[in-house]
Amino acid sequence: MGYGNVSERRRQPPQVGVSVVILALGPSSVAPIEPHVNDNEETGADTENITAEPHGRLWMPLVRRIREPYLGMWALPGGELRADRSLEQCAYEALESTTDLHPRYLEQLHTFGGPSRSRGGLPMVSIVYWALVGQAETRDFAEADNVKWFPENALPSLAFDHRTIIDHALRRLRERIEYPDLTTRLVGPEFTLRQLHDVAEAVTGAPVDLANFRRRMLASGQLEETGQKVRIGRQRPATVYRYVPDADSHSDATADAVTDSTAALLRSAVAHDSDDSLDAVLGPLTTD
Amino acid sequence: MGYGNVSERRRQPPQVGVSVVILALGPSSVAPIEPHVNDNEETGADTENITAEPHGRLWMPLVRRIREPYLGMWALPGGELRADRSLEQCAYEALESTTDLHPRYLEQLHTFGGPSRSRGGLPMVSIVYWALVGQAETRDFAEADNVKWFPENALPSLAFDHRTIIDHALRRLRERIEYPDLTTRLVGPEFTLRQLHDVAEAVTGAPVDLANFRRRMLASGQLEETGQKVRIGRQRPATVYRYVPDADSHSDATADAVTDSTAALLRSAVAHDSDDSLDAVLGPLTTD
DNA sequence: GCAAAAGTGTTGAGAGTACACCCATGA
DNA sequence: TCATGGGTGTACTCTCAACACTTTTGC
Repeated sequence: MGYGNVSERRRQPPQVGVSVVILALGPSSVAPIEPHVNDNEETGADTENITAEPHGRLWMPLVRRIREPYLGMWALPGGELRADRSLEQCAYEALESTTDLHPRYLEQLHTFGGPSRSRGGLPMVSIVYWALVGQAETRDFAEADNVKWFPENALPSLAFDHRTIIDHALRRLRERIEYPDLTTRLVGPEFTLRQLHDVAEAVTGAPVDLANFRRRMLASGQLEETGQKVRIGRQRPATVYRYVPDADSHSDATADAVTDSTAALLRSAVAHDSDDSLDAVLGPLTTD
Repeated sequence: MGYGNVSERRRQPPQVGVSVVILALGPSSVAPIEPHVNDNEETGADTENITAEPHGRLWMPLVRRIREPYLGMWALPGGELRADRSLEQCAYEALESTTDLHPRYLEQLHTFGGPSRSRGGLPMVSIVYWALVGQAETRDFAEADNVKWFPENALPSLAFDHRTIIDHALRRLRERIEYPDLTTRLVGPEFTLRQLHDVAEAVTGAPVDLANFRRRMLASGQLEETGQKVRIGRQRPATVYRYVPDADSHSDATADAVTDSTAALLRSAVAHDSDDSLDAVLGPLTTD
């Protein structure tokens, strides 16, 4: 796609792309309770029925390649690196192009590069982000033209080394799912403890003791009661919580992560974010 | 420096550089015990006197910029991204150009980029690695032409946002210093528990209970007695250990890290590393 | 013996786990 | 009153920090 005459220059600058691993709970998971959550405090303790199908799975959207190499194969959503965007903004836009959802979490995962795929003659570097988005409605998972959602356990064969990258992201997610930080990003802004618990089990794929999970979450001090109750099945209504990050939570993961407040900033495309940790930049420097 | 006519193309590909934060213990730290460690098993339990000055600090080499912008200021060592090199190899070469030491640890830290420094008109992306090298001899810390070592607590003002990057790397190191993995990289291949302990204190800057530290290290199962003893002061000789990584240690940190075995590979410049995790690559992909 | 460093033992607090148990609710 | 999920109590283990203590060495 036209980067000038390649053979003209001995050391052609590598092309840089941004890719995103977008993760969400699949349609067979717990349903979000957003429908009845709104700002009016009309009934301090109202309850409402919703349905739930526990034990969902992680799904992710992939895009079909419309160019060589790997034409027709599935690949991670991505885009070019724009000069007037931060890396995060580029990742955000790649995410937007494949899903209508907004990421609740967006963090740089790793940068991949090297000579082993000089296929086109140009070296390639891909800066990969991973994102968590709220659970999509079932209809969102239906096939679109060139975008399709796949469950984590039934991925098609992927272009490039994207399978390796996805495994990388899944491993990262499972490492960090212990804390309410990430778990809450996969459900709606308000949730019951059982929903969180089901998310944790869906992500790890292993059973998690519910009682202890409850205590761990509550002990984190990052959950706050909304005052509402919700009835999932036909039984006793459950307390609804929301996630309240505490100030000093920046374990490198959250340092770079998109918080709810910065997400809005990111949406404005040409925003010039002043947050050091989000958009630190530097120049190249050679000693010779 | 000549990437063609910039105004010719609307979307100029960004330039990519590789920078390295190189960390080592300073000259005032414990001395390495390498001098008397060799392969001959002539004396199963010989001891030897060496000197030590505890409570060292972390030092790092910086290079003086010889170009605008920031001409004359200090900056992280770095280099351009070569098409025929993996990212790690590029980082390795940047490291070699500033120190004669070989990294015991080399891991990708973060990729920085964004519009806020479009100074030259070209957007810049820097893939930053951080490295731990064995303790250098005191003479290595003397000033060279354009390379100088600085203690972590007395850094000069730095070009670009390199100060932010260094803080990033230091934070990462302090997070992970709990485990023998990283601690052992900062000392020689063989060491006493007290040396490890002093390293831990130097890195964290806080006192660490020696007795508990000993137990934790030994409990890791990654330390192995060499059978030798060494006398640091004039007191009771201490057992010498070496680091033996266990097979299943890959907590993402070590997955990408340079192990002793791969370090040799890296040294051969044109080596085509086949390790997936070391040199995973992918192409750019746009849905439009 | 004394000082200094190597190395060990002991105790208690806190976190995490397994699992039994009670409570609220609709059928 | 029963089934089901919400929510609590409890006892056991494990880890880890604190710190007292013993051992080995040169002087």
